[in-house]
Amino acid sequence: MQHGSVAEDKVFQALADPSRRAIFESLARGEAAVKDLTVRFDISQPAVSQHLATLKEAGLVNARREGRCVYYRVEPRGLKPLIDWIAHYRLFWTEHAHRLEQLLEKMDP
Amino acid sequence: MQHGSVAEDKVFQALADPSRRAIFESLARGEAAVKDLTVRFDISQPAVSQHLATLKEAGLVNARREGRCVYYRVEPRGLKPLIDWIAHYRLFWTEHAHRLEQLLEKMDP
DNA sequence: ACAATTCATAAGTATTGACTTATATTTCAT
DNA sequence: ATGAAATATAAGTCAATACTTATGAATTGT
Repeated sequence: MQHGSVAEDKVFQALADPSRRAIFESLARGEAAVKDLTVRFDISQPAVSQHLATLKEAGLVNARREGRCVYYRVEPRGLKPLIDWIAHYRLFWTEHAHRLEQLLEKMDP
Repeated sequence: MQHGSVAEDKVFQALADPSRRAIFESLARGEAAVKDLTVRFDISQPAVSQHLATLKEAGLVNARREGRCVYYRVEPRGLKPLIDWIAHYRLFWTEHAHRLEQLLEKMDP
């Protein structure tokens, strides 16, 4: 049986959690330190750190230390496994009246 | 705090499990009955049915009864929440040397 | 009617996972 | 040097989940 890659597994699992997706989306609007994210979300600082560790392990974010703060930012290449996985089912999008143009409209503003 | 939709949650969570992704991928290669999938994977029939129920609840597959068999097939529109979510981060793909062409190459063979 | 096939559901279990509080580590300010 | 600030890690808890076996329900063939 053909299984997906480990990277694929990690990305899917990391993005499965709504809190983690929210953190990722927050970082997508700009770099942020852990303390900033802790303020934005109603979870404890350790919870934020753990989510960030999971996202980092999945290759979705990077960390940059600056003094006492650690700034996290989105790693664009991290979404590649997800893009690749979806691209694998492109046939369904062209064969079922879900035109590629619909996607392009979103991907190329 | 801006949260994603319920559909988005369900799709991400449904695809987070490797076994469930494998079942989805199997169905992507063609319609199949539960018994077929039970043969293909090393899990019990109830486990397969439960995974299919989760995929169906997430809108990723459809079921069609024919006699004693229930044939499942991929519902192409089911991937829309995932596509939309990724499209939301298109900026990262254009701003960081991950050209749109790379995606198109995969999406439009 | 009866038995076999196919699938779903119920119930139980064991693991994973998302949080918490507590604490250690690093860095900066005074 | 001492203390405050920022983060990571450890340890524990509770809920979600991915399986199992057992059983019920629907369909078909004889």
